[in-house]
Amino acid sequence: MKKLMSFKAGDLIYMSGQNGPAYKVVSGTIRLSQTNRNHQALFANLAIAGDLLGAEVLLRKPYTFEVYALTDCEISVWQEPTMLWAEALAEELIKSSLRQTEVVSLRCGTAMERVLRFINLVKPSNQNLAHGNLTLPPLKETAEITDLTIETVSRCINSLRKQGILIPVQGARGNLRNQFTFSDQSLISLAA
Amino acid sequence: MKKLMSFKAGDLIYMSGQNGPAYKVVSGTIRLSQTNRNHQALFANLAIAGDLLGAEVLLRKPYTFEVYALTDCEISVWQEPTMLWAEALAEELIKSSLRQTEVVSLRCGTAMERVLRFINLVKPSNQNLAHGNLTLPPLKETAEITDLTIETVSRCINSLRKQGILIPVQGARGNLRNQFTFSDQSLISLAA
DNA sequence: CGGCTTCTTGAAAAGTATCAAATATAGTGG
DNA sequence: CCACTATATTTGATACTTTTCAAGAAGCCG
Repeated sequence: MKKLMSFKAGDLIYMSGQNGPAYKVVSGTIRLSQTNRNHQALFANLAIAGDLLGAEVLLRKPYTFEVYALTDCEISVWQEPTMLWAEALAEELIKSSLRQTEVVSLRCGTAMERVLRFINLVKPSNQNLAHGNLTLPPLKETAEITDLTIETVSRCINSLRKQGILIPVQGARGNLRNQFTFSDQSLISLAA
Repeated sequence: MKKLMSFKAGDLIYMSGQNGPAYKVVSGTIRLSQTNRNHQALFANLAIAGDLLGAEVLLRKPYTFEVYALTDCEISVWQEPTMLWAEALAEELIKSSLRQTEVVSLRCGTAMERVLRFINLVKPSNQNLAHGNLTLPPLKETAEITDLTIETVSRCINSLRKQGILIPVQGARGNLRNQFTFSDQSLISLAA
């Protein structure tokens, strides 16, 4: 059994330039950023369950990106097979290039289309059920990833709420921030 | 000496599902698309000089993307080293994940910022000179890549022309389409 | 020289960003 | 458990950018 490491939304997982192992994402959503000359963290990519993180260390390079948990998440150290490890690595990397195609599509079309695509990417996909729980990252993150403003993202999500597509989760003292249940398949069809 | 294959702007290089070798881009700009269920070619990624194309065939998979020449370009069959080929492949794939970060940045900011970033990506970079030739793809392509409309891209490019940053190349019967010289470093500074 | 495609330009409409302020949620210490 | 505070989200009004639609011009090709 591989040891799981858990992170809370917003936690730093590792920094650019450091050394460490490569990881596999078990659950949750993870953000990869690159810090530019002005010390701004530019969004570069996402990783979700099944994706490999920090593969560059296997080629004796330090980590390329800053990596943060967007939502609560679990990762495990990637145990590369002793035989043919590079082949296994290449396979993972090709998979990750497909992920990045999805990320590019998060910048296409209207605000609502982008937000819907993002929700579908973040939403736990193991269940093709008509019902499920959904934890979104802070609006600031969603806004950077979709290249929208916080206000626009907020308006989109509230519109989905008013349509009954997203239902806020109740806590002891009001709604829980960015936690929803989605009531039907409208999400999937809307984002197509 | 490796054999070069030349393609003209707009040529199909290979199609998704086919089999063939992996290639290395020698010059020019190449577009990778994915055809969706509605038979639309969705822009997925770019490849420029130094990038690997179709690496998935080395893992005995058919080509994943449709690949077109955006500008005239040259590619050569990638001769993977017999020893440690998978390691070399992994190295190339990591490089390509950095390219995709640039592609994401082509969807950020104002129309003019996006077009400038695209021009800088397409512009032959081997020369850090203050002067050079530039072949842009048809507006339709530039528009899809930057997620703008053809009209908006046209307005940006013409604005750069009026500012004297891009200068059309003269042919026998008027200007050549999408061919320019750029007169100074303004491009680089503007896109930063 | 046509005929066709691509590019250009203008005016109006739509969509988002911006700015400012109010409200909601989460965290902390009594 | 409650009050208090800091942070995040929501909402409205306005300004700005980009899209849309419709011609017209320019470049390309046989």
